[in-house]
Amino acid sequence: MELDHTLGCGQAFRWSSDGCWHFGTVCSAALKVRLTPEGLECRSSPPLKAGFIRSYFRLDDDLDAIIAGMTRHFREKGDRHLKEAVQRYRGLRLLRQDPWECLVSYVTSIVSNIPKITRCIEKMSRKYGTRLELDGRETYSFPSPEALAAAGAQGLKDCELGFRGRYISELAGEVVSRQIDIGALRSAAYPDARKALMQLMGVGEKVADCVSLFSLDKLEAFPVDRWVQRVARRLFFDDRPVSVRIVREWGMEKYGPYARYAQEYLFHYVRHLPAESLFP
DNA sequence: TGCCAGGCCTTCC
DNA sequence: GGAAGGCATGGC
Repeated sequence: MELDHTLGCGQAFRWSSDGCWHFGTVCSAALKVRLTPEGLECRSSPPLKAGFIRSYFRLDDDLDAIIAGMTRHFREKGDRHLKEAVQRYRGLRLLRQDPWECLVSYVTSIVSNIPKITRCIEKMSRKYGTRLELDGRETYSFPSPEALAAAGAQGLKDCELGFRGRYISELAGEVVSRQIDIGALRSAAYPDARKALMQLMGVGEKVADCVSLFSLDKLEAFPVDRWVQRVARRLFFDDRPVSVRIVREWGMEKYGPYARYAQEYLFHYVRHLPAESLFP
């Protein structure tokens, strides 16, 4: 595992690093992790349940086998972009995030950018979460659905959320009043989980796919945002105009069982390419 | 100053 | 059911 790639690739928004430790807030715990010759070292407050870290970092995913599968794929299909992405970011793992936090985070991400998303989430947590401390470092838990429902649209707008404040307020209200358990969708089939998510305010195809991929174990999901759409058009569709739906179906078909990892490696790869190499 | 950003909702046809 | 327009805010 490579922690810089895994925690810095933009799939989760509550991690930072001092070059030695990675500091994060996950659900209701402050934690810090680092890699040592003995493996993954983790400290947390309050102490996490046994197996949490294993689940969060998806340590049950056989990354070597997945990379071998993607390697086979790009050799057979001549996909040089996936090849370079895998070579450059080897060790990037998907995370298994908390579904509620993931859902709100990706509604926050609508027409935004990673620094701003990070700021909004920190403000929301500071205002509506509970205080945590680990080795003198202060942080705040991610707010519960009840806390965000009670916050109201204006309270959330004040967290730099803009029009997303209303989405999140109504979304939280729906989850509380209908007693929806987002995590229960883990046991649903991907199309059913996706459909259920899209019934919620502020959740369209892209957000539903991100939540499916990053928190609900939906292996087939291939989220298509502006970056993926633009890059797919540029690199794989000879600059022909192509809809989100077409790119999504193309990605799911093209990468099959590796869609989830292929998408994340490609996304991280293209975000770090110089602009002129993509759009000369 | 004006454009753009990890889309979605609403309206209109 | 598909195509436009509007949406808050900050960065560049």
